[in-house]
Amino acid sequence: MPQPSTRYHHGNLREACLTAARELLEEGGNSELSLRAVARRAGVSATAPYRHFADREALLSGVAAEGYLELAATLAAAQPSPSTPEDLADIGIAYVRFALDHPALFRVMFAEPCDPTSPERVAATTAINEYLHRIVRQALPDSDTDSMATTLWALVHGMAFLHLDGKFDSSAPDAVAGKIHAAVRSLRA
Amino acid sequence: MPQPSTRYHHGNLREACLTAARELLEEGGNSELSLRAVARRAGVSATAPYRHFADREALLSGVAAEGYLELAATLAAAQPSPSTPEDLADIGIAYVRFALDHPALFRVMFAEPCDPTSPERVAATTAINEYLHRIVRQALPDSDTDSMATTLWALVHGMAFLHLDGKFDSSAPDAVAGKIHAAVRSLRA
DNA sequence: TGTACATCAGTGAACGCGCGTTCACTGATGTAC
DNA sequence: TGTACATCAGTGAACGCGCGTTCACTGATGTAC
Repeated sequence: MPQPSTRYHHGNLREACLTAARELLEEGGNSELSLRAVARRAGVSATAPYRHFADREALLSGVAAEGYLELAATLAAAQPSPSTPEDLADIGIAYVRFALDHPALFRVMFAEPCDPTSPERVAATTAINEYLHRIVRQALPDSDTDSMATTLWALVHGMAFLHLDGKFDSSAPDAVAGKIHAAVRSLRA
Repeated sequence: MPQPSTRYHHGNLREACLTAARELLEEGGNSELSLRAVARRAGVSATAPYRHFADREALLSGVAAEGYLELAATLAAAQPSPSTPEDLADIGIAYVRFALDHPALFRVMFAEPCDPTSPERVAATTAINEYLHRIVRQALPDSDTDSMATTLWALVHGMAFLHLDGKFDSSAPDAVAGKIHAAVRSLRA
């Protein structure tokens, strides 16, 4: 394997760009995420990313797509097969914790005024919805699945952003978890 | 009253800037909101706003402050004295409708990574919280007020953003209202 | 196995852009005497 | 009532900045014969 630093061809620039983008988001938030910064961090000329992404928006969509996969994995890990309202609460807590752990990424995934017709985005939204329906059907079989899935998502999503934007205090993780437990507990069919 | 257009002194530039900012937000979204654009629209040199706002951030805080007042008025108008869960739902619907009617303003108010220690912002958050506690105490006297206020806010806030960001379909206002009604109805003490 | 050549993935200079902010300034206003 | 002067609210030129994107290019790779 030749030294990556000396190679003219990067070899895996697409992945490297996505990784660089993620790092920039973790470090400096959304305002740090520019095509040029990504190229810089990947050790490549400012225009090289254009070989792999049509434009800035395409890069962002790529980052978001990765984020959706990670979120799905995180939720599944929290509670693979939820069968009670408490299990549902655990998944909700994992959702909010994911947002607090990756605030800038979460904003890219949800709060960007991005093209809502992008196939990647539509697919992600559909996947989340199907997942929600499935876990609600399992954990709250007597409820109106449609309505409860919507309600649950809105509830945890609101919790996530209100903490993220400083309207709720997020300095104590246990308190955050407590709030979500209480909230999910107050949902009834 | 002299012609405003010919006067050297604008007379009410602070207000004019805030109005211009609001118009820019309605027309082009957050990306159109710059100090220079505001000055341009107010018919004034690029640096004139600095007489009234320390910097861009201060202008944004001013816009947000106006937004909080308007939101409060909108909610109060929807249901001045809520006494049932249904009344609470009406207020929730008004909250989401406000977000959909003024998407860019709503983002400035809630989704900007703005200074959370700004006195204006802290005061606004406190005011919203007190209002929520009050209406929950009136409409759901048997519930844990703290917990229910938090839950209710998160619920409608999540609804607002999921619609705003295209995760829920917001093209049919009645459907939006229906969702919120169902969601609030599923909240129990 | 060697070579010609198409294709691919990079480079680097350059473009125009709008932005936030500073600075020294000037025109208008209002107040003290 | 008139005037001197401090204060206030504007102007306009200039700064440096990083950005997204284009363009013609070149070095590396891989494939057909």
